[in-house]
Amino acid sequence: MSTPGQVDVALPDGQHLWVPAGTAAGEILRRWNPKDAGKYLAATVDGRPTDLERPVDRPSKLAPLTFEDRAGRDIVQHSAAHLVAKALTEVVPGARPTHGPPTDEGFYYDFDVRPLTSEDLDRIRSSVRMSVEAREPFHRKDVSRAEAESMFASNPHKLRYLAAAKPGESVSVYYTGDRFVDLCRGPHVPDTGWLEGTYILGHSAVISETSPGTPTLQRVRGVAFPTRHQLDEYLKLRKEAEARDHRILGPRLGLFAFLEEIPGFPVWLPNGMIVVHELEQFAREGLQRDGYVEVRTPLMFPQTVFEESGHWEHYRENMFVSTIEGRTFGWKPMNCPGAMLIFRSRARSYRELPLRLAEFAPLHRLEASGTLHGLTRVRELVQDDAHLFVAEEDVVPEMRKLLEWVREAYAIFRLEYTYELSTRPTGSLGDEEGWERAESTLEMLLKESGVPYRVSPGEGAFYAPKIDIHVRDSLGRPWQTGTIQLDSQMPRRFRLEYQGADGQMHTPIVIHRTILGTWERFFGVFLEHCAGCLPPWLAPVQVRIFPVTEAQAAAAQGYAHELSREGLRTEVSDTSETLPKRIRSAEIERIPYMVVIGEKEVADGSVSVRTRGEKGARSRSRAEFAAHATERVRTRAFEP
RNA sequence: GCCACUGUAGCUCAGUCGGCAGAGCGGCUGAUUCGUAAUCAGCAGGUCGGGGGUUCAAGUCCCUCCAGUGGCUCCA
Repeated sequence: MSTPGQVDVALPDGQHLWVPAGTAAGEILRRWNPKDAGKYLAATVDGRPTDLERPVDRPSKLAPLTFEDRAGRDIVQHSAAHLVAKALTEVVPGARPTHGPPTDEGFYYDFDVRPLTSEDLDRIRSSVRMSVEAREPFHRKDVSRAEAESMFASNPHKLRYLAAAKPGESVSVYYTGDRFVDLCRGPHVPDTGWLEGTYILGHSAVISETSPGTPTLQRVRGVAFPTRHQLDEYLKLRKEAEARDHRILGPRLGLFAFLEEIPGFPVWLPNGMIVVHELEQFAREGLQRDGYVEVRTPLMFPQTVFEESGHWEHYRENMFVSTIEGRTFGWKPMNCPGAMLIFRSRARSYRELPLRLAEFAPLHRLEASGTLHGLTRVRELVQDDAHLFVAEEDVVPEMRKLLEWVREAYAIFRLEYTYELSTRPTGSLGDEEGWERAESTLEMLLKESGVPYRVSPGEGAFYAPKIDIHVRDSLGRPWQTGTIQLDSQMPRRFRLEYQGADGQMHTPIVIHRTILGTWERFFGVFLEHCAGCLPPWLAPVQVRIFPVTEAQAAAAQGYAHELSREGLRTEVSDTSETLPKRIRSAEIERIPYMVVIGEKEVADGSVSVRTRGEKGARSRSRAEFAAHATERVRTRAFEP
């Protein structure tokens, strides 16, 4: 029943409230659900986020936003960014805020300001704390463009944003307390009391997105929660994640090392080589199954080959280059040129297709020094790489097989991944039509796979669009691992051809693909994922046997030989340390199976098996344990 | 490559105002023969990241180079 001056508001549970036009959204929500109203930090009106204080003046659908909603969480982050901007402009007078969006992790705010010091940050932190305690309100004010221009006359960045806004678009500013005002669309939380759990993660310089002439900006990064308690929980999780850092775990477990003399070139230690060999074995089983052959081509090629492939023009700044006897060679950053030369080395028939050439060769990429990062960003790497030379009609079935391979492989490592479709970059090889066809094929396959994906326009390789696989490290930073690229440019540049059933010559399509990506990056991320507890099939030592006293040493050695014959990597720990000490060391070394042999076990032919991470032990027959362990290894089980 | 920060024993860290370089773990040696996350004792181990400067005197202050960390840019 409509009364003049009243509007109909539809709420999420289907209820309708008739309220006087102009009632604040927050007030309506409080009336609707007084019990939970304290959790509401903003609202959506017809799906659009808005402040609680904004009046509802026409019939609408109204819903609350809490910190649990992604949109609500983003509002908290963005409000905290304003709070940091307020604090920073107080601490460093003359600082010019630019923009401060929420991110997947938290928020940042970029400032046009002198480089910040740690003292600045301390003062910003205490200013933030004071604002939170004072519960300063956020207030919106709609202004005319001219008003906004005069308010921000001293800040060229804000003026630029204003100039970029569409002519008809309304402009709003937000006050934080009564002294700080920022150009912003909003919405915001009602007051700074909502930002109790605001934490500054760090600061850094960022290269301005606009013209190269503009000075570097200073970015302050942070994360915000409505309560101190939620922040403490987050910091606890973060600390645990830091303890899983592969750069700490790897050297500690004897897997790999980083040496000051050879930055960017990781060293695989004996334990790490066992892992690399297991990963290669795993990859080779797939090659065998899907009809690949393995090849090996040189680590360097003359400049002319890279000119032919296009690397010299498009990738040279990332290549190591050597001059030998006056001839210039490039250290290969990818395996594709070698694969192209093999295909071209003799006449090819359609009967040979798809020709699938795999190559696990070391590659060199001259990554900028500031980007090196443990195993996940290195200058020498090995990919589980292959190039598939296929006829046009075989592209889709081959691609389907690859996506299925990815699904199976990542399931074994229990890694969650997303796909990214990267399309034609500027300055790429070839014609637009070929790219578009390849891109739409890839997108069709991605939709079919059901795995979440996003599109990154212009991020493709210089020769092909690609599907990249992304996984996250323990701190949530995304890394690209595998990649599948659909390339019709490079075969053309190398003038590849095969004779078809029709007697005509045809140019094949090349699929460049890696499944796990590189051993280095993949293993770095995986080590963090499993927190150093490698699955039994990857563990450098799978079984360690502990005689309780010297009297059982011979029995322990005998059983160790037995297990070794079964293919289990087994060793005996018979040092003069106490059993608890030896067990502790094995736990720290993350050895999956610990087998204790004492007087009792020698007497009855049993073993006492302790599984990594589990308290206590269970008695098994020797044959029983051997069968269990070999089965777990054979099936590549994730846990012992 | 850019900005900020960090660098003391193999590892984690202490080292005050510029005044003799330390601890725990790990390593080695010896004793101990032990039942599922640390037995005891002794010993060795340092160009305080490298180089330069200031000073009677530098781990400590200044400059510079190297490496690392967090971001940016770039990319598996």
